[in-house]
Amino acid sequence: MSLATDAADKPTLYKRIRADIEKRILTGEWPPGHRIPFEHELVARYGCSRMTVNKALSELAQADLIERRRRAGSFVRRPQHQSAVLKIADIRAEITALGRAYGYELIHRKLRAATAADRDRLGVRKAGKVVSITCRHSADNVPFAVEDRLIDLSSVPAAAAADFSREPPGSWLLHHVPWTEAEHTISAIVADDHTADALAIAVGAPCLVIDRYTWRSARTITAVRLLYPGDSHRLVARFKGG
Amino acid sequence: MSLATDAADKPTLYKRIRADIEKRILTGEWPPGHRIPFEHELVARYGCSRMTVNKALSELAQADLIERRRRAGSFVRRPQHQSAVLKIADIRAEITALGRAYGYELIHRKLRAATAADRDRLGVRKAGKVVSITCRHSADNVPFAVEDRLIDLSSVPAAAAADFSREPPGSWLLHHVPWTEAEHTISAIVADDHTADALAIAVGAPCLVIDRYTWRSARTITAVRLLYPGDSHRLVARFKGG
DNA sequence: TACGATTATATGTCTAGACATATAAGTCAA
DNA sequence: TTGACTTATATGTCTAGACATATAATCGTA
Repeated sequence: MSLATDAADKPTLYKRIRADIEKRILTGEWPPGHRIPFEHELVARYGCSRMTVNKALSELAQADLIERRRRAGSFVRRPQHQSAVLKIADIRAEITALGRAYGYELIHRKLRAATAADRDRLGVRKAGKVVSITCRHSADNVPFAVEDRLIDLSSVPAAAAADFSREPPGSWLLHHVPWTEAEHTISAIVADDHTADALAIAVGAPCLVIDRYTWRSARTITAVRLLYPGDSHRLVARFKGG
Repeated sequence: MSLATDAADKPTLYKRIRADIEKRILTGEWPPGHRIPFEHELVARYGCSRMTVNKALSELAQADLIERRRRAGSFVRRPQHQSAVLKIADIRAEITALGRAYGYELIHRKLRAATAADRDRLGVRKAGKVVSITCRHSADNVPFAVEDRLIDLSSVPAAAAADFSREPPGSWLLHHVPWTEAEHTISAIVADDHTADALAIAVGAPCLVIDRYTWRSARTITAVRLLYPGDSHRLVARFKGG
């Protein structure tokens, strides 16, 4: 085996190949649509086996940086501004990461038969029992977010017995429900009397709303609405270019 | 080679292995923290070579479904609710996808030397020229979003000569700047006089704000603020469980 | 008991082949 | 010119090995 290019291979070879190609795409040397070298050409350039360059190219394809077409070759993909990774952190983690004291307070908890509104919100047709929870998260004793949650007990029966007076329902679910899918909807509203009171802000002040709907294998688990003061809270989504 | 499990391998073997494991994680059969079989055990179970199961496990690790630790094994990771893929679609695409007529209108365009505020917004220190653009996107002639953008001409000199009267600056940049990274910040505000007028909404109505800052290889390209009527517009982020 | 050295082992990377398969490109007939 | 057929080729997947390396577990010593 030989190193056809430059320096010593501190990282592994396939990572270096991947980084080399990534760099050329990033700098624009290889613009969108450009055909990158065939595998056998890269094999010759780096003096390695095909499996090694294949691993590098496969990862680039998985990251949507390139597109691979049989018989045709591999091509640089057009950048997709529209896709970004949004980090909706666990609230406790978010607050402690800011170096502030996390506070949690259960405001309301009720177990009831699902109303029509509940079923609509959870996206289920059958009647069943639900737990409705309202709570507040605070940072250094200042209200940070209010949470209004509905848990489908037919999916998570254990939630009926759970004590949410000290542990937030979000973290409880994280520890008791195996793996989930979720959909987030972000919107803006102005605070009504009730919201303003809960968040200690003025009526008419802007609020950022995150509605999260969570399910597992087509089974509804929970629906939650998080309300943040809109002028102080910000969601940051960083687009990864690979 | 043999098939130790069930049916014929319509998809490829490593995909089947990956899907099998993914399923057990999803259903909760293998909860977070659970050690999944060692590579050599999977090799025995599926009757294939180690590289094949390694490929399956590597992809699961890349998708953050499992964590691999040398000498210890591979473990099911805790679900990460906080990470979601936010689709911030190109506005034109978003509107046409809704089956509505896309409209674009340039409100203001000015080429100027960067002011202190401009440099602050773009995150650059050196003085230089910028293009400032204000424009409006509409759906079926109803205001959909107003865009306020700053382009750094030292990074994108061609933008000085670009005509943004018909083509939105976002799509122009997409076609002229090779590959970019971006950071999005989402917040909520209430409409002031100016905003209310531009979006044809009431003063004090909620607005969703997306601030996008774009760069390439540590070079600033553009900063843009998009304002949407908060009660009608929604950002949807779907969390993929693998 | 606590700590440092040794060992066993699962993963990480890599090779030099192989056959499968989709498809771009060329060929030939209607 | 057009359509159907053939061929060449780049990628997709897979094998049966190999050595490297981080580290959990064990063992030995202070």
